[in-house]
Formats: sequence, structure tokens, C-alpha cells
Amino acid sequence: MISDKKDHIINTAIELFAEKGFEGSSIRDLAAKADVNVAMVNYYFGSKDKLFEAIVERKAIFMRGVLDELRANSTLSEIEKVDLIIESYVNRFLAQPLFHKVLQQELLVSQRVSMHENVMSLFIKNTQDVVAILEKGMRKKVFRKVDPQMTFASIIGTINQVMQSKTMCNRLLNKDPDFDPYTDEHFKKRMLTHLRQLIHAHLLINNDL
Amino acid sequence: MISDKKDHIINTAIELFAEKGFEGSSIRDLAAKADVNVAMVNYYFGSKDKLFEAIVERKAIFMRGVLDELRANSTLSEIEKVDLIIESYVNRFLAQPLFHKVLQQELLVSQRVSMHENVMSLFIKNTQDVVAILEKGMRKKVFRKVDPQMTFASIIGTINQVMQSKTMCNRLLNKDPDFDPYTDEHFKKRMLTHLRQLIHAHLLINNDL
DNA sequence: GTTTAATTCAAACATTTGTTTAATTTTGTG
DNA sequence: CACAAAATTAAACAAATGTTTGAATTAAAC
Repeated sequence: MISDKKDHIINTAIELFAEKGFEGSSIRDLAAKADVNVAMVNYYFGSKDKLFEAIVERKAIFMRGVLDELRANSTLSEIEKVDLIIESYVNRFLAQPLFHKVLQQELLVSQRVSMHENVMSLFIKNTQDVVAILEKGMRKKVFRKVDPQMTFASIIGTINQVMQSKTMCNRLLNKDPDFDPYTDEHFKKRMLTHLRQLIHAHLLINNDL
Repeated sequence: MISDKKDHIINTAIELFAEKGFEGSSIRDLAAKADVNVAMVNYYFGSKDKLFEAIVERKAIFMRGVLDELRANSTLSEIEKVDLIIESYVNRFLAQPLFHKVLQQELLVSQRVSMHENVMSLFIKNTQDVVAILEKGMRKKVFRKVDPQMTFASIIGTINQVMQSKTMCNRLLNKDPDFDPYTDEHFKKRMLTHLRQLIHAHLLINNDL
């Protein structure tokens, strides 16, 4: 019962923050949109800042964990691992497009230092794992000599780019202005196909297309 | 004399907005940082929103124009044009890293609609030009069959990714926390080398490394 | 059913916000 | 110097902000 209402506030807040930004959204906006009293936000979360932390805490779990299993797994080849990483990132980001947008805003503005550090340390951990896989592939001579950090930036950056603005994404891909690309399966497939093709060509020495 | 002071306010505002975001910065913050009276911002620009428009108007010029010459130019091969586009984007974005950050915030939040439309139409125009070049290269069979829109997203997205957060960029590339990557020539070279290698491998059928 | 705790609410709180005012100072011009 | 226009200022303005209060309502426990 309690967590139902907390969840409802959190989800409404993600919608609102994704649209107007954290600083651009007032608690009264949020209360109206969520159809609760203004005092409830502070009652449940303590403050606007702590609401933000609660959002991250609740939702960031979705972003964690895939790479842990991958690191241990030795039955997969390096390129198979890279493919799984790409698919995992695309799936995760697309599963929470609004939350993703809120996180991106946070990283861009970097006001709430603790949050910034949290998201960043998670990102860095992932970076190191991916870089390790890329370097192993290079040592095995199945990967070309590439810049592993920049390669990771290209993977994440491509996804972020199309997820930055729905309207821009639609105009980039010649879609209807009110089309929602982030729930569309064709769109996901298109993104995956491109990323795989791009990274395969980049990495693989014997790349048979 | 006048434009000196307007310029000073604009440049200070870019610094402030890049750090705290537009909504997160107050006019009093700005006035204090720029060491001018609070009323001066409204005196010179009319309002906070119009100050934002003035910033874009003043600085967005740096982002325009390169592709116009490229489109007419027929002496260059398609891959040479792509290389020039990459170099041009990297140079332009790195030349105004703080303004770039402000623009990115704007696209992510999309509150000030007119601005959003402005930046977007510019972006779309560039997209179309680049896509046209990629398609011509594909018709000529010097480029592989690729997704041209997504390829453009990968180029821009890679640059944006490393320019999103200075601290994250430094940790991604194993640099000192207070190192400024955006004015460093080695960093620029590293980005250019990676992007060229990535896009060449992606596009070129006969790619001799 | 009574009591206790948790929840909800309208109202008020103190700041901060963008903006305006009206007086003062500075600058430019004849 | 005198005069008008432009620039600068401190103060005030109304509106919006995050937050708190204390009473009212609901839910839970006995």
C-alpha cells in the first residue's frame, strides 16, 4: 500500500523530470501530475533531492549486473561477448527510456555530486570490463588494434544519441513526429543491426559480411 | 563597449549554465559571477529566456556552414568528404565545449520549444547532407551497404559521449580528474584517429589499414 | 469499540525566483 | 559647461519555490 504510492510518485517524477528536467520541475507540478497532496513528497521522501536519490536507487538496478556473469563466462568468444554487451545495453536503455533521460541530464549537469559519483562509478566499472574483453581479443589477434575506451564510447554514444530526443530521433530516422521509437521493435532491431555491423567491421580482422 | 559587456554576460552565462543547467542557475548567480548588477541581464537581454536565445544566436554560428561547401565540392571522393565531416565536427565541438554542453542540455530537456526547433532543424539539415554523401558512396560501390542515419548517429554520438562529462571522460581515458581533455591536442588526435578508423572500417569495402 | 499510529490535507512559512522601478551615475554630443 | 541619452544601481515587486505545521481523516491493533 505504502510502496504503491511511493512507486506512483517515483514513476510520475521520472516522467516529469524527463520532460522538464529536475530543476525545471516543481514539487507542486509533480503533486498535481501524480494527483497527490504537495506535502506527500516530503512526507515520503524527506526532500526533493532525496526523491531524486530514491529514483536512482529504485531504478538503477536495471542497469547493473549483466557484465558480472559475462566476466566469469569463458565459453563465449570475445566477439560473442561484445555482441551480448551491445544487446544488453540496448535492451536496458530502451526498457527505461525516461529514466535513462533523467540519468543523462544528471550526468550533463552534475549538480547532485553524490548521484554523479554513483552513476559514474557504475559506468567506469562497466568500461573496465568491456575494455578487458576488447584487449583480450586484441591479444588473441581476433580483434584489430583499436582504442578500447573510445570503442566503448562509440557503442554507448550511439545509443545515447538516438535516445537523446524523441523528436530528433524521429526526424533522423524519417518517422512520424509522434511515433514512439523506444517501444518499437523495428527500431530496436535497426539499432542492434547497425551497432553489430559497425563494431564487427571495426573489431574483426576476418569479418565475413 | 556595449557588446563587450553583453559578450561578457553571455560567456559567463555559458559557463554557469554548463555547470548548473539553465533552470538551475539564477540571474543573481549569474550577476554575481559576472560581477554586474542583477538588473543588467534584463536591461540588455529582456529576460532570462531571451538571454538563452541570445547565447544560441551568438554561438551557434560556429556550428554552421562547413557542409555547405562540401555539398558543392565535387573534386573530393566520398570518403574524403566523410573524413572532413568528422574532423569538422570534432573541431567545432571541441572549440566550444561549454556551449556544446548547454546545447546538449537543451536538447535533452526540450523546454524552450523555439530553441529546440532551431537546433534540431540545423541538425536535421546536416544529417541530410551526410546521409546524401553516404548514399552516393554506396551507389558508387565504394561504401558498404550501411544504415546512413545510424552511421551519422554513431559519429555524433561518439563525440557527444566523451564530451558529456569532463570527469567521466577523464576516468574513461585514465586521465587526471582535473585534466582538461577538451583543450588537449593529444585527446583531439585520439578522438579523430578512433573515429576515422571506426568509420573507415564500417564504410570502406577496400579498407587497407 | 476504543486507542494508537499512519496518512492526508489545506494553510502557512520563509526563501528564492525573474522582473521592474525610480533614482543616480556615467557617457556622449553640441 | 550643459544637456540628453545610456548605463548602473539598490530597492521593491509579485509570483513561485521547497518545506513545515497542525488539524483532520483513515487504517491498524488490541
